[in-house]
Amino acid sequence: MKNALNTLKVIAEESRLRIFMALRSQELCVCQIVALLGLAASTTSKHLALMYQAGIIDQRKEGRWAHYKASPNWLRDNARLADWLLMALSDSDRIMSDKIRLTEIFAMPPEQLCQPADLCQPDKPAEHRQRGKK
Amino acid sequence: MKNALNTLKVIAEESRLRIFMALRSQELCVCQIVALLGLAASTTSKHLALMYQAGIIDQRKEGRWAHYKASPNWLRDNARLADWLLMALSDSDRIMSDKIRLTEIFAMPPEQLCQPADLCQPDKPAEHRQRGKK
DNA sequence: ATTATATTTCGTTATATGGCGAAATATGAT
DNA sequence: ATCATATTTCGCCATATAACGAAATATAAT
Repeated sequence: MKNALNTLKVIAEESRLRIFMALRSQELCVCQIVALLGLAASTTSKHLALMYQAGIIDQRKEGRWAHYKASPNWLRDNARLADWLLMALSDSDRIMSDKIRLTEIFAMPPEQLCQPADLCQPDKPAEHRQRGKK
Repeated sequence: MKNALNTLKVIAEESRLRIFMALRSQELCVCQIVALLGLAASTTSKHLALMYQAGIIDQRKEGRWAHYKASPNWLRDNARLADWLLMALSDSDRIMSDKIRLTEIFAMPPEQLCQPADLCQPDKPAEHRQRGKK
């Protein structure tokens, strides 16, 4: 029970559900997920670590970037849960607007995504993200 | 998303998972569930109310007793999730010992289950009779 | 009516968890 | 080496929640 219960606790959270649905369709790096959720990088990283420890998502490190995607093994071993999630969530407003937002994120050049502050968060101005550049 | 998320939050808790697995097999009254979980009646009642509000379990009131069982409608509409739960939990130690404990609860003399003197028997609807008197 | 009992609601408390910013870590660039 | 940047870890705060007992509610029996 411990394992199944932990799986449920991990996915029973809005931000992590959004992450799961996004990573189901494609691999994303952390800065892209930060841009998608509109949460602090530290918060996002914590969510990803939880999901990774639960085996729900896979990690691929490439230089200083970390890429995550839904774990094929997990999807295979938990097909029924994954199918239920897809059915229950795919028509939700939040998930659909996330899909649209993702296409916008993909349309940005990678240099724009992680470096300038505001491009990561459309809704709120990123005033706490200052970065002393030249 | 709100609905699916709420469903997940409701079942992502150990006591409520145990309740769900027990109520999947048969209808039980609150005092039986209290005996199964070993929690305070007030705590148990709160869990049941949460699950009922989420549509996961049905309630049947009979006199001062309340009987609960897994909702057939919910099981039909969430078959994939229900199947995943069954697969992920049925071989868990906790759930298996709950099954054994349930047979003990069914075998209990009336004086032991519901406070000093009765048994909540879902078998015979109108059978809740006669407490502590000869 | 009064008493008994099953269940729920209320009030409180302790713990868990999500959020952030700052600091730490790791890697690439200069 | 030093600096810049992506990510993670840490420390703290606010809120959510699970637990209990006590009180309230509802029904059955007397």
